[in-house]
Amino acid sequence: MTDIHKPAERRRLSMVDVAAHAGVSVGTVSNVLNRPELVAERTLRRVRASIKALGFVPSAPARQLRGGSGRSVGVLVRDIGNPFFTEVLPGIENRLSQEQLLLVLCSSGDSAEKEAHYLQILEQHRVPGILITPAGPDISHLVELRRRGVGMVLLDRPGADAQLCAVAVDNVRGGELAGAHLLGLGHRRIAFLNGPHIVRQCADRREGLTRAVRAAGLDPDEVITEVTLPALTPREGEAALGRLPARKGPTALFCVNDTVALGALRGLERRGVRVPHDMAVMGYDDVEFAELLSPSLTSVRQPKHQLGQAAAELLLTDARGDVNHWHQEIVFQPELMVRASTVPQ
Amino acid sequence: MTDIHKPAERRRLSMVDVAAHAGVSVGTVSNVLNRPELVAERTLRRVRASIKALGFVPSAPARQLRGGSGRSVGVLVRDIGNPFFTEVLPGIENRLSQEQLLLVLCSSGDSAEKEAHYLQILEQHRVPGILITPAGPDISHLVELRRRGVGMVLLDRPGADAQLCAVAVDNVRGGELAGAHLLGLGHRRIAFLNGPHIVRQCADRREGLTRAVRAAGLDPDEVITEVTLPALTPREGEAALGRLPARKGPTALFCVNDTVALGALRGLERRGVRVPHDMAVMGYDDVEFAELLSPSLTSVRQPKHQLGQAAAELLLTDARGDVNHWHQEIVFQPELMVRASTVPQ
DNA sequence: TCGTTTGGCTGAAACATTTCAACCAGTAGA
DNA sequence: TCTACTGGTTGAAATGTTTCAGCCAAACGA
Repeated sequence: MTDIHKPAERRRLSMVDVAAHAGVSVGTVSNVLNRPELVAERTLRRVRASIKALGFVPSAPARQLRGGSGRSVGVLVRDIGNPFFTEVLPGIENRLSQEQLLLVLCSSGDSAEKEAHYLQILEQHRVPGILITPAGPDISHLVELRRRGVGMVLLDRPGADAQLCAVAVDNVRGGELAGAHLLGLGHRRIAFLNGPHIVRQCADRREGLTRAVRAAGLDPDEVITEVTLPALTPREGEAALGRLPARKGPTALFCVNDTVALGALRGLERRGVRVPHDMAVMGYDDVEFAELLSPSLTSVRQPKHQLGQAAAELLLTDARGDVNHWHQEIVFQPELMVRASTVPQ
Repeated sequence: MTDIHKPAERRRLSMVDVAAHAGVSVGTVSNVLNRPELVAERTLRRVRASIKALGFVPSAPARQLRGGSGRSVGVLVRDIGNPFFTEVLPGIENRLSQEQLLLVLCSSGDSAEKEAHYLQILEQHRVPGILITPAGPDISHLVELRRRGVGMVLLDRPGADAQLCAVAVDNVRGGELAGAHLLGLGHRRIAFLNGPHIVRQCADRREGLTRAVRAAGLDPDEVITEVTLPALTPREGEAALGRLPARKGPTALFCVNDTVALGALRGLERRGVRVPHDMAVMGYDDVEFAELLSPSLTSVRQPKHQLGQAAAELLLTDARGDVNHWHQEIVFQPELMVRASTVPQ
């Protein structure tokens, strides 16, 4: 039985075929591909012609086998669906593509198991580095992985005692900016729609808000009413309105992110509360649509593109494994974006 | 000169080391990893212990070298920044992770060169398949690539004479739904804020709108005023308002996507036009925040998650290279989401 | 006691590259 | 004429797996 009926299963071309076609050794073909300056002009042309004629495509796996670590880095996020990550992604891609590196995208869905599984596969692939927003608070397995030679950078999370490189945005400062803005507008009763404090970002933003109040010479306990939401969704943002103190109610709402602010805005509109006249509202993150809501939403901008770019940059140096590079933490400064939801236009 | 000062550069472990440690041959180690049922219980335990003790991680490149095509598929989109793609991505990831496949994400930025470059790299990596939204109208290079054995599925684009597999959403039907909805509400002068007709989606949606008008027994030329925008951004959406006919102006606005609708809504608010009382507005895509605008935006939903999932599914069968599988085009039906921007609540 | 079978394991070939020592034919210098 | 280079090329080793034919010892049947 011949295999005529399976023409698709013919062996893929290798450098041997090219070498034979061009009447030259495989070593030379390799040189044409990787160090053309070592090859005579005539030979160069001939070999290149053969490559083109045969439609030869070199095998990345074989290259990598010989040459050590590969040319694709892992990006392991908690949830691809989260707009925050998708807005960080372009920055990463941008920097990586400059270095001819491929981006392998993995989503842990906040499951430590799935995260571990992906890390294992990435290590098997001998990626030079991994950019990760860990699912859980424990990062010892990441430190271990780094010790084994895989570059590792934490994304949007502090570097935990500087055991790892990290990029993050200063959330305390962000909270401070928001607080100062609202206080500056004369608000003296501020509700903070926050997530649970075990989430680092939430705790930090609260801390910043508190500082701003103190800096204004006021008592945080009197000024701030914190409402803790079970989830940071629009629905919860709207529901939280019902839990605000009835008398001596707040005149301003600071939401821990824009998604929550969205729900709050909607809820206020339904109740006929006018924003910002009766209630000022602000969010955090400055996601793409914040500016486009009506009223447009005052928010604290996180430089997401730069965040991604810097993370990729850091990963590159970490993966290169310079001896004098130990660990580094890049902290970005957030920026206040004042819009119609706090300041009447 | 010894290399004591470079402990990090020690050779990576291979199966040889494991074999030596366990006092067994490499073949057996391989069997432990891939066909444990062939190995005696005792040996199995011993080898596994060695693997753990040494911290051995098998090399994916070496495996692939021997075994043919790899375990990561390419996803090549026009622009990672586009919310449409980021909302399709989870569906793809979801399906791929079930098959233990890695997702390599590439963004062509609408450049044919960059697209070609990425395709080349992906082919070098011997990916079993590629999911792509091509940058240009010509897809002959993709057909060629498929002929060489790389699975290929077009995303959000018809399969061009069925030369390739494709998944898409029925845009004509979507336009029809939108038109019927507005006509049903009694609108007889509809402005269509559209993109250029060379973009397939734009032409199709217009076609659908026209059909709806005809179906209602009306003259499309009288009912529809089409305004062509140079770019599908909120800014242009707002600017387009200035180009609407002054007298006998439209009573409804159909925007070719939600981003444009956003700009239109904002512009109308600035002019004091009340939505939907003075002007009904609807968008297309039903992106995440459409529901959360005020007023919430009526839109035509594209099943993005399913789109991604189906695309991945199709890619899997295409990559498997079943002989009896030729080409297939999956077309999803859009769904009308009626909200406050067209129907007073 | 002598084949025969069988479960386990081994050793080597194959996969497609890169890299490097060695080689070869000229050319230049002594 | 001999030696020393030099630019170009070669051939083979090395990389870490998988797979497969073959081998060995133990069990089994007669």
